[in-house]
Amino acid sequence: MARAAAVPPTPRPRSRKAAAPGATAGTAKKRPQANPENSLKRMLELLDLFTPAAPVWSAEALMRYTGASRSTVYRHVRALHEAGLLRPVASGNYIIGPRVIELDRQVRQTDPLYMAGEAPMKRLVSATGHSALLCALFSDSVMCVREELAADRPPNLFARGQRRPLFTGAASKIILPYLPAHQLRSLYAKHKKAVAVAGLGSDWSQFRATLTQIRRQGHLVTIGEFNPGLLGLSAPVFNHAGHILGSIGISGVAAAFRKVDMEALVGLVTTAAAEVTARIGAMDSALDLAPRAIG
Amino acid sequence: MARAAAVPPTPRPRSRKAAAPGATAGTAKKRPQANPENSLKRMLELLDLFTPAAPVWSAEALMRYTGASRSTVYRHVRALHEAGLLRPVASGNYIIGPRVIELDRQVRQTDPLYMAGEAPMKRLVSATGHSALLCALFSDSVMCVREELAADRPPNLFARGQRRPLFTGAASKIILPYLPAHQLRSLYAKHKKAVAVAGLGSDWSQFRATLTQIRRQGHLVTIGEFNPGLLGLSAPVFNHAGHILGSIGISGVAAAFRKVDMEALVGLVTTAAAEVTARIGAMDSALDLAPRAIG
DNA sequence: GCCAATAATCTCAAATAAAGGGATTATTCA
DNA sequence: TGAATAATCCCTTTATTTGAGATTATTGGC
Repeated sequence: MARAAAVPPTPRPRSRKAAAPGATAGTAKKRPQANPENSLKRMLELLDLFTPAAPVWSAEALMRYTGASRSTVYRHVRALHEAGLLRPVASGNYIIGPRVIELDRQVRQTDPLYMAGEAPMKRLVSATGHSALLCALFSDSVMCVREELAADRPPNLFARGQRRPLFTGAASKIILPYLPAHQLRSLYAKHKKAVAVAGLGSDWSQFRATLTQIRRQGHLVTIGEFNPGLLGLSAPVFNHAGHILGSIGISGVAAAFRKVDMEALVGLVTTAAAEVTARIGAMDSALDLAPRAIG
Repeated sequence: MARAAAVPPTPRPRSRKAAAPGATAGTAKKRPQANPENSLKRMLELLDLFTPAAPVWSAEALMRYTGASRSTVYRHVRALHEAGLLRPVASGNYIIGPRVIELDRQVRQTDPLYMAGEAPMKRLVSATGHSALLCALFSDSVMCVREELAADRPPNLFARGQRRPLFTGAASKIILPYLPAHQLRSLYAKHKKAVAVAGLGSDWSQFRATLTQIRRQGHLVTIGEFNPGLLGLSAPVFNHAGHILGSIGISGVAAAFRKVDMEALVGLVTTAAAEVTARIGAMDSALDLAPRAIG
């Protein structure tokens, strides 16, 4: 497991100290420029530095990387530590803390989408013999929020807690045609290239045409878009108001899917999707996931 | 699922507005007293309001409950939302967000204690036929961080993400005798009553004597201290430096444990504990869980 | 597709609390 | 016990949070 210091998960533009371009440094040393962002955000951004690739950070490393002072880093780290979100390990290092485990349990006990998925997913697994995945739209990406594994699952399935781009794989692609137009337009502007690479169209009208076709089908099958040889079959899940929330589907080794069975599998998956949608719609309206949240 | 507003999970003393005692109110209305706590802490404390009993909070309810202004609450909520820690649901309500699921996955992939537990726990389950639990000390309580369930598990086992007081149940009690003296003393001062109720002694010297005896045994069996009819058998887990980290054990319906088997089970559990300790000791020293963190 | 109701953001002055730098105090390990 | 390292404290300067109300989005009902 890699120690953090040297290899930050993603380059960080802002740096209070280091920002000054060499020549003019020296005099304008302290507080080079007022930072309009708030300290809450800065503190929470520390959490984002703890990634699977760099799960261990020392206070020193955080100082170097963020450019904040010793006092500031220790203050932020202490706040996160007191909240249980960070956990000190040996010699001044920190990792993600146990409060996360507790919060995750709460998600499993109370999240409407997660709960609505339980019964339909279990039925899906026993009816199809394949593993079921429940995915949710999450800020320009798709996150797997629940998995019900079949006996013969392959080892590299899309797993709970993983995120994927919105343009690759059945679980993602089936969501696109149901996004509100304005969101789709801004997504396309941001990810034009990814859309083309994903084979969804090389210009806006092609993209729209592809999505219309997907929408007409109501489900989607992809093979090997993430893991070679894995097949995914997904259908969309909506909230009470008919807004897209995510998708439900099955996945497994492509060779294990017989062509003649596909039609039946499509029926089972779309039925499961309808069930999840219905179960969410039947919940306390305060829990109905808000479309406002998306994007 | 209960909407939050009315029933806060735990009464909150501080309230900027409401604090002023009726009579003298009116004039000293705004900012009755400077609040020495920092805003980072205040923001993170919002997270603690989201409990299984009250998983849904509206901005209005947060305002009423914390006494903070509309602007402040919305600012804090927005920061938490942008970090993915909160998720908006219908009509101005919020629940715990999906980032937690992602962070939990990271814990499962990188946490030293969690990872060290895998193999020994699986061996324990197959050797004993009972479910295995791995627990960690977490600020005056014990949290279950990993569970490996046996086929015949009862439904109400101590589960991943749950916390319990430090004085009840085998998984907790076995930790006590290994705590550093100063911490034990402060714990006793704080929880004198709980210690007595738990049958650990009605004064300090009795308490110490009980702990010494537990330590001499090196393991602990309890029956029905949390869930009637459930038996727990636990042994302590240490870090490289020999400081206590938590415990590992098995649990199940008491009737399923035959008295003649207990000696063998004790051996298997203490062996598993030694294995976890060894595996943690063998890790990159930066990951060795720091005793400084505890308490 | 319009309008009322509600949610969320913005504006701005006042004042609190964050930031730095350096010294100081814990803790750890030899 | 003592050197080395980690974490906190102190204190002044400012930047930033805060609160109250107005304003602007967004939603849901006709």
